[in-house]
Amino acid sequence: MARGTDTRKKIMDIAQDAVLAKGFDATSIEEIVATAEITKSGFFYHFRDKNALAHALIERHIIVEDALFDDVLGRGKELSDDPLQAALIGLKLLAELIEDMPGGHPGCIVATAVYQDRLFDKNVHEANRRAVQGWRARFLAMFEEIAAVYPIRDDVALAHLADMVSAVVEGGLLMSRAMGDPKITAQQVLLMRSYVKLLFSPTAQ
Amino acid sequence: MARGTDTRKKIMDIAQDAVLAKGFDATSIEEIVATAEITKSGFFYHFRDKNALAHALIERHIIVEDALFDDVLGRGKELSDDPLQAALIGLKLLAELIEDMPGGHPGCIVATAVYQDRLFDKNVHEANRRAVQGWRARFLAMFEEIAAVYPIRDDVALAHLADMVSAVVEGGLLMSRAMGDPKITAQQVLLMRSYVKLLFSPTAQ
DNA sequence: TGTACATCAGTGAACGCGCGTTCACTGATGTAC
DNA sequence: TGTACATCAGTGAACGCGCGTTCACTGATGTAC
Repeated sequence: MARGTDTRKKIMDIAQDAVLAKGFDATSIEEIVATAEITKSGFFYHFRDKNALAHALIERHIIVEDALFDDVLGRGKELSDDPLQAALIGLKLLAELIEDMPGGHPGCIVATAVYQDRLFDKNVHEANRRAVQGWRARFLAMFEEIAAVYPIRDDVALAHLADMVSAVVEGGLLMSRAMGDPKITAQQVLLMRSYVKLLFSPTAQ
Repeated sequence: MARGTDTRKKIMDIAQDAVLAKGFDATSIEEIVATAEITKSGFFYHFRDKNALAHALIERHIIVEDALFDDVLGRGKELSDDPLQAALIGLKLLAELIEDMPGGHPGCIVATAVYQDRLFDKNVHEANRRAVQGWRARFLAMFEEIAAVYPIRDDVALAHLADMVSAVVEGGLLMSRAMGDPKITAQQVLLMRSYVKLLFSPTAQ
């Protein structure tokens, strides 16, 4: 596109891979620019400092992930008019999507940032909060649509249930990494789906 | 106790607080020894290098957490002979324990290590795997006892269900930190409990 | 009980290197008139 | 259409500091005889 835009994107792509693999502190600007084949000063033309890179990565991550969720839950709604069925299809598709990623889902930029508080300034923390809050709002809306039609079979808050989708995905990614088993995250999403099914199905079977 | 033992413990306590707050890379030996009021060389008398500190922290964390789980699930078994009821009580107690921690649960050392792969050598990674595998074995045994008595109401693998307990706790801790809301982890454990209840209760109600 | 030696639990100073950041400069592209 | 200037997308060299690690040494405690 516009001149220079590709270099910025290149830096972010390389940085994202490295950050997911090793964490933020362990990813040096020197190593990023070496891979990108520019000089260190070139990096600082595109990002004021390392913090600005973190912020940009999180911001982009939120957008990409939102599009992914929109896609998967949207397809669920296309395939069924019933809000419960649509959600169950959406969660199934999400599990398949995660499972089909080559080498497993690479992990979550938000998670790496959450577990490395320092370095980051208020902007980064705020972006993190917005990301998690966005997930909550999205899944809360989904569960409210279901609850408007089906009675709930246990006394649980829909907001907590919405958080559980994110928690299960993030927890699954962490366990995948710890165990070196890329299948765990998808398995966990399917268990979440099973819970939703039992919780709202009139005759759970 | 023995001379020197308290200094080693002091180093580990200070380091653990700092690591949970900021991550491993961001926690410098200089800062640890300043708080512990010893010199840097004093640190290197107790730990060969920074990696040895990481290993020791994880090893200790596993022991402490195992004791905690033993306690909570053991009390569940004391309070009910029925394996399902015992598990439900145990999960409730776990949620309460997490909720009652001042300022919320501080987080999980294993998680910080998982998200910062570099720095750490094979020993640390191996310790991490052992930790996660230990949780899996523990909860798998719990669910197998239940499944021996109660039919399961959905087609899910007990091993995945066992992993879900860990995933929900780790995911909950992550969301707690991201949102600055210490209550989230306990809420998520209670949702896990609700799922177990629905999954095994003959007449879910 | 006293002496000799060994181990424990550190001290203090130095080193070297990687890393983030700065700053003056530069060729290529775009824009005004 | 040509010229003057501005902006874009970087380069190259230097700096300084924090951080992990090493090494020679030391006083206090424990152990053998």
